[in-house]
Amino acid sequence: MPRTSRSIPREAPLPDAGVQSEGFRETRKARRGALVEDYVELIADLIDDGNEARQVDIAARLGVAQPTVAKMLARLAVDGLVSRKPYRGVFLTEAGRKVADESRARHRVVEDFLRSLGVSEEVARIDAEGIEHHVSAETLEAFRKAMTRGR
Amino acid sequence: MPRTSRSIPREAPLPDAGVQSEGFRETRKARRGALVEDYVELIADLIDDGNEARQVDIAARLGVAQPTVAKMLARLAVDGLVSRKPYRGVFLTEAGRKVADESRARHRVVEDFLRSLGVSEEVARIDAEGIEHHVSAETLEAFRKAMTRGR
DNA sequence: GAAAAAATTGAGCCTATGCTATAATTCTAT
DNA sequence: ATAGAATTATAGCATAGGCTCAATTTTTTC
Repeated sequence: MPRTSRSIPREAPLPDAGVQSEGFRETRKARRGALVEDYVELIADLIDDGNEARQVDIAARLGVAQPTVAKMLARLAVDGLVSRKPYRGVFLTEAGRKVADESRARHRVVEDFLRSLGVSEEVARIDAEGIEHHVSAETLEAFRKAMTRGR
Repeated sequence: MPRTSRSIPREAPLPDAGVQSEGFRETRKARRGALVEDYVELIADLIDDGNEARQVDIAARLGVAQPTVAKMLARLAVDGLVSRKPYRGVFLTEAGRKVADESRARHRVVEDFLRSLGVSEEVARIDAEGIEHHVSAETLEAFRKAMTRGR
């Protein structure tokens, strides 16, 4: 198929293959870490809200089945991010708390930034959930500055 | 021991569980679609750049092994997004071209927007790669407007 | 036109993330 | 104190997306 006239043209040449593949590798890595961050962040939210972080609650909020949560918690425990007292709730370790805090800080900045651009509350919440895991320190700082300037 | 404050319906810093789980469901859906978009977008880039989109090229640029690409292309063909002429490269179907165009349009806006905030070229490229798949139409429009205003 | 190089295909394996169904355990209420 | 409800644990299955290794096919080169 020849170049279609209807297609959106690229405005820059393709990046060097080595550079591009490194970028994709980083993106895939971020995607793998995203779910872990979702769990840890949610557990922190539940605990800080004064509740136990039970498997059923986590499952209900993530929209997955409880055995799925059980399996992931086992992995998070192996990774040293949570500790579990059987039939009690889940708790964050020091490392887990650190991950949660960082993740939450990023999340808050991203969501606030979207809101500051006029994005509706509901959409900002959903988009921020996906975006936060792909925002580097540099971009996060740019978001912060943009909000300050806009004030 | 009674169930902690779970039964006490105080103010809710946490979103409603049903609302939150729906958000997570959407986010997971976006994550699943992200890889497909990466492939289709890259294939469009290669073709429009005047090259063949061969498995080896795609593999080199995505940073994965060639059989991994072969498997994914088989899936994309089943999904009706690409057609393959063995040893001749991969081509986009009408549907594939549509997905590629939309994906590229989003990608370009996101990357340009990050650049407009002062994010470095390299970081903007990597972050945009991850972010683009989680940007709704509403947020995309907000990005566009913000760039216009800033000009 | 045959040998070498390159590309594709296929088999088989692994891990991650989801599911259902069922068993075991703990909690709650009578 | 115990039956029933709630919660967690366990087993088994499925799909997606990675990998390596080896076989096949096409292209290139001499």
